[in-house]
Amino acid sequence: MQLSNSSQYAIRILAYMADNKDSKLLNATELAKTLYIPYKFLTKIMTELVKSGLVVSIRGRDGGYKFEKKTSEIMVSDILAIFNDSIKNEQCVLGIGFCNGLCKCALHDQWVEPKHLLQKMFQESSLEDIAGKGCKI
Amino acid sequence: MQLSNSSQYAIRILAYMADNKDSKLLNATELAKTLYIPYKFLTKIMTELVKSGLVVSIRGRDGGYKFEKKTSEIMVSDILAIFNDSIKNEQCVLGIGFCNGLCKCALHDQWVEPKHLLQKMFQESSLEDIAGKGCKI
DNA sequence: TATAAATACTACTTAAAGGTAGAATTAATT
DNA sequence: AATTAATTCTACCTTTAAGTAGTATTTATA
Repeated sequence: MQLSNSSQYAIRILAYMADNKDSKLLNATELAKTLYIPYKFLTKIMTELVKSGLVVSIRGRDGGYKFEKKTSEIMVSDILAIFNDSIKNEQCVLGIGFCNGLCKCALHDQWVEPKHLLQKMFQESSLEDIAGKGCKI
Repeated sequence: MQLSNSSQYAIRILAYMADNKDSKLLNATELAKTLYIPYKFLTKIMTELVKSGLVVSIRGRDGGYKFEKKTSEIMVSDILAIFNDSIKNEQCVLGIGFCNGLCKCALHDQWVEPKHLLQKMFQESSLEDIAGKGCKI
């Protein structure tokens, strides 16, 4: 019952970037050091974020990363989607596959409310919202 | 954001057993067939359930499994504990390790309510409660 | 134009979860 | 005592997530 490491790292990275979005560019070495994320793993994640259009990268000397979109327009759920970590409506606690209309699992009804709360939390938290909140380590 | 397959299977198995607790014993072959769970994986799970005292096994011909405790006294949270799938208080969404008092992650506050709901759902659902509810496949 | 510092790409390794195979053990029945 | 049908044990295989290594590419600056 946890997000993948990739998702967790990505959210932390982007939240940190949102904290420091005044500084033009942030590079992988700095991000990895200050966030205690393995450098090579971080660059892999950053490339995903670039490909999905949340972030742009400037290559070459003095390069780094910055946001492509406004931080108020990037929701945590957008980040989860990139790493296949979204909570889907059809997904159930005892799903393994999925609960469908014909066959509701034993915890189907109990799951409805927590699921909605989780989805709400991810869909309604923008990077702007969580910037400055908490430490990012 | 999902329970392990072992936990999901275990809950489904035990819920099915609770549905049929009038029949003296249920054996692995039958359980595997009716619940579409790989036989060998199911027996592995059952052995865990026996070791943890939720279920007793009768070995040898005409053997099988039955509950050791009352179904009203077995909570879903007890099952999760066996497979290290419990939702711990200290565990946070962006935890990877854990959020501690000094360092609260960016989603720490948003996580409090869904976490409690999840814990509540697991701690307050007994096998008796969910028996007969939904199909078990 | 050479150098240095950055991202990107390809491929690999490691660790954990998920699942399988086969033999050993147990016990009722014939 | 032999057979059969059940659980249990030990060991292995497979798949996926997590993480690492090395090289190629890009670009500012001296």
